Amino acid sequence: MPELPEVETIRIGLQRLLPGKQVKAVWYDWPKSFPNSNQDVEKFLIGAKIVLVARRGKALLIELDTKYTLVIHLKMTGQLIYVQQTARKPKVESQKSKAGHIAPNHKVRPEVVSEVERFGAGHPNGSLIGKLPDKSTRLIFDLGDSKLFFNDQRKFGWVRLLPTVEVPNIDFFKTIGPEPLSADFSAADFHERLNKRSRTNIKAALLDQKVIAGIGNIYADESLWAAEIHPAATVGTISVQKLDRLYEEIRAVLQLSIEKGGSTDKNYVDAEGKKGSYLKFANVFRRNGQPCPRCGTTIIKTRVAGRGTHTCPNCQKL
DNA sequence: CACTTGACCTGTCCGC
DNA sequence: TGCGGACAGGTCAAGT
Repeated sequence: MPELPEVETIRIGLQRLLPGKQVKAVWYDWPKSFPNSNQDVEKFLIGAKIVLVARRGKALLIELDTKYTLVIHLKMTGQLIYVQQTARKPKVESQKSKAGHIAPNHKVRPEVVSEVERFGAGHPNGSLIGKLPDKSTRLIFDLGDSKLFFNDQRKFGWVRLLPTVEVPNIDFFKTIGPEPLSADFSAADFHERLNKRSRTNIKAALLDQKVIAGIGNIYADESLWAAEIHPAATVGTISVQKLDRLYEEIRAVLQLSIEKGGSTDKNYVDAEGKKGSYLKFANVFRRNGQPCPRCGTTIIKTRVAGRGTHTCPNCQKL
């Protein structure tokens, strides 16, 4: 689900809300979502204060004053939602677990103590979520006066507690490409990195986090449409001028989406449970059957690099 | 080595 | 209404 603009929107929200908060307790029920030893959790997480919330690619980094960092990847359906506690009568929730899905250290899901609707009320983008925890809640950080919920319907996402100095060495960060919005990232860098994938198609190359960090299916389709490049075009056959334009369009598309609070298709919400509005401004993504905003030709959906792909057959020729 | 496919999960939607 | 299959915003490991 979340790509760079969505993760950045969450980061901005959490950076405003979390620094200075102390982790009082942690609850979780799905070890793959949080594969840390109880010993490390006790020693380096419980009692730790949050110093800073950062982002690298599609991953969030919550730095603690114990020299440990929580690394979080939301994958397709992850959410990270902050809720201020309100005095409210706890309600007992029935506990049903499906066979085969009971983790060894499964704990009883806590009582419902929070609700998030009030964050959405009156907000132009509305709210997607109701009472928390819900059945997709995998992890809860108790911050005393507030809670941070990690929800993940499909269970692909993860949270890992690591020594801060080890973070750059984990597989996910070892080979990750540059930040597309960084001032250090030039069109020349972009060309050089694409040259290493010159025989594959441009969409697969953009989705490859080693080439450039943070682009996913939505922004790959949007930036290729903006640069008038066919997603299935072989990288090596695309002109330098076109690649320069793609470089500019990637940055423009990502920047605009951050300004709009990201894209909400199904699950995505920001740190306060609010939807993003970028998809209202999207030109091709999920717009198959509608006219291309540039030429009026009907947008089509095909499959490129194993992913649903939206193109204008007139503007984006192979 | 470069590249593609399947696996990880749950939920939803569509056709029969 | 039920059931099977395809599909969904991401990344790995395993395969060719």
